[in-house]
Amino acid sequence: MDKTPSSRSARSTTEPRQGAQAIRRALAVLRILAAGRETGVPLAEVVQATGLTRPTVHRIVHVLIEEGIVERHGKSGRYAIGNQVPELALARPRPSPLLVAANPSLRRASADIGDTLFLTVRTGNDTLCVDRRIGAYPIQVLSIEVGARRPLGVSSAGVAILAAMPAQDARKIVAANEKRFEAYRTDAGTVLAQVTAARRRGYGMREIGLVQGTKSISTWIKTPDGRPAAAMTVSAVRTRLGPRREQEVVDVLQREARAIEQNIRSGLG
Amino acid sequence: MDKTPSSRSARSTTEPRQGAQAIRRALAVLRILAAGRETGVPLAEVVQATGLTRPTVHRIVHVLIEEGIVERHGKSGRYAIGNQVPELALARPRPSPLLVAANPSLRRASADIGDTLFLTVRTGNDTLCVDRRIGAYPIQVLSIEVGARRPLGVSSAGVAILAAMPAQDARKIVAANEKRFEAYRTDAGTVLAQVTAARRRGYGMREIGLVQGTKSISTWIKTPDGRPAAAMTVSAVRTRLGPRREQEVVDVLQREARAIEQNIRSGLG
DNA sequence: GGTTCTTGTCCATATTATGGACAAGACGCC
DNA sequence: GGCGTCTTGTCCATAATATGGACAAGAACC
Repeated sequence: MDKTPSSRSARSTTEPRQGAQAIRRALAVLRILAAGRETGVPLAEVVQATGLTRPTVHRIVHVLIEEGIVERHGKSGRYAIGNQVPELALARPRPSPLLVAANPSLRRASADIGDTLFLTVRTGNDTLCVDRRIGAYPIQVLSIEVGARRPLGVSSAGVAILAAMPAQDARKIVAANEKRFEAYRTDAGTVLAQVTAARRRGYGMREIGLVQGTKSISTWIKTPDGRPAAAMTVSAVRTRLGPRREQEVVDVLQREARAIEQNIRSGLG
Repeated sequence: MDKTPSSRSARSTTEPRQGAQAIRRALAVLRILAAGRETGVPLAEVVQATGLTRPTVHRIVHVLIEEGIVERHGKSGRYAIGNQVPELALARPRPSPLLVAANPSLRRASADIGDTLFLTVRTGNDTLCVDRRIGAYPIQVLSIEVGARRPLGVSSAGVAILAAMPAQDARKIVAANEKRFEAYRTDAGTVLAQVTAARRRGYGMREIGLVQGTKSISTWIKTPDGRPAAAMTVSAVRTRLGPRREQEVVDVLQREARAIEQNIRSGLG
């Protein structure tokens, strides 16, 4: 479609290091594959999402296969993250500081609310679900699993995180994700409107969740330097989140979000 | 030292895809950084281990920092695997098949032997410790932790894995790791001699462990296609592993190694 | 204030990655 | 079977990219 190199050269204030186009492209490919989880992603979709040409993606993906970073699923021919990635990840100490800092709050909030609770971090231009707690209420929204990765803006958590950052930065991210929105049946304009609404409201919300009949509410969690690092989300069947209960849920979420921020600051995380 | 490009071009039968030198180099750098765990690795050491030039490594490392794949430790200036790597790893289902297949055997063997037990996999030219069980005996060798990564050949597990593959392949790996051996005070010749001895003996052994006064014994575990995928290792203070006990330990390890192979074949893993 | 480490940067150059065009399968439809 | 329409895979001339020698700038030590 549009393979404008201008979008690449339209760099902002901080000058990015050059002489590594290929490496950056390979990482872009990897991040798209990560969004495909175990199922994987067909080549064409990687091409579409990255805006690279097919020969280039093909070459990158196959080199990564040779290196064990990417795997190809036998029957479907889809590409997915390979087993060397978790192996590399073992180099880092296991429990992430955020997870430690958030753990007590997630437990409390889950007990108070009773619906499914998600902790979602920002990673680059994506959201990544890193924790999920199932509540006591018999109907639970379990569609999103730990490891789920989506472009910032398509989920209530993503909207919340965008709403918590300077409008300028949010716009930049939305623009960067534009090519990927189409797969989620949305577009940059819609996302930006939702972000503005969330900013005004003080929390993120989606009346129509990515799953039919569900509703989600998200609060943002900022690092000490004021930038949003994560979101805490409640998802439930829509009927369970009327106006009154919405406010209750928001109160709990915001209380716990502040508690997590406090934990991070005090180095508990 | 010798920056011979011939060692790069001396390819074997399977023709490697080209047009991605930079990506391969970036991955080589990443694997060296992974061996440095949390502590990280100074730039010079990456240069030495990869055989790349300093400007090249510098450029690669800094691009990876911009991308969040690598981190730089404040005070020391050392480079280490960044937090985006575990994030990418979340795309894969959590417990590795091998770990599942090996779990009961590790428990049994640990109970029978009482000394520290390690499960180590091969990943490329490295060994990677993926599980560790602490035994009942009061003195335990805990030097190696889950996530520890070393060039194939320097540990008893690495020697065992090399011994279990065709001599030709083992030689190729040893040659590829040559630059890195020096940091472990060994060399290709010594390693190859140990591999030959292990092959004859039927298991890997190190009288002088990487830690002073310890001794290690390793058996290999093969995948159904006959290639070694992992090793099971017992480490203990040397005095505890005299000839008689060595044979006992070997018997247990080999029994459980076969059990694990059986589990893998029957799809339990 | 020199000496010897380390890491960081520049830039002309040739090597490398690029992508347009074409090929080869796979699947469904008539 | 033949034909259209998917998908993925490959080639190779070319431009753009990554390369590394040489030089610079700190940091630590004496």
